[in-house]
Amino acid sequence: MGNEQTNDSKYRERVYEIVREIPAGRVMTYGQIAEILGEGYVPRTVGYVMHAADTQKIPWQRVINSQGACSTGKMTLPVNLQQKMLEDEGIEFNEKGRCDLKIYLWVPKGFETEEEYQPSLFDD
DNA sequence: CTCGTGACGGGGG
DNA sequence: TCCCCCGCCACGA
Repeated sequence: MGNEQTNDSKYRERVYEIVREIPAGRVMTYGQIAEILGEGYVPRTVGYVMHAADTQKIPWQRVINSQGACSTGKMTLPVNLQQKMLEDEGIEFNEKGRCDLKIYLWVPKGFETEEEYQPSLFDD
């Protein structure tokens, strides 16, 4: 049991664990993940962790910012790649590069906020 | 040890 | 609605 080994990566692993549970056609925000993990997790660090994510095994594209847009901008990856991948999953983006979180935001089981649920939000 | 950076978020004008 | 500023914490030099 004391086999603690360098579980520092455990910090990142908790983030990845949640990201892997996001189904296709849905998205989560950095702030939402940080709030679920709590304990020192903040949007900033969640974004930093995603930066180091293994794009080969993690659906990184399903994590966007609270504005419903991709924060990737122009990194090492081709521009619009993240948005393009999400559109391929059925998510629609407007001309501003933003999608409707009220429709696509994924909430893990057990973290629903029914009390904060406001039908009026669907008012066009 | 300190300093700067960064896939962010929220508030104010 | 957009633009700007500040805070937040992990991590490398």
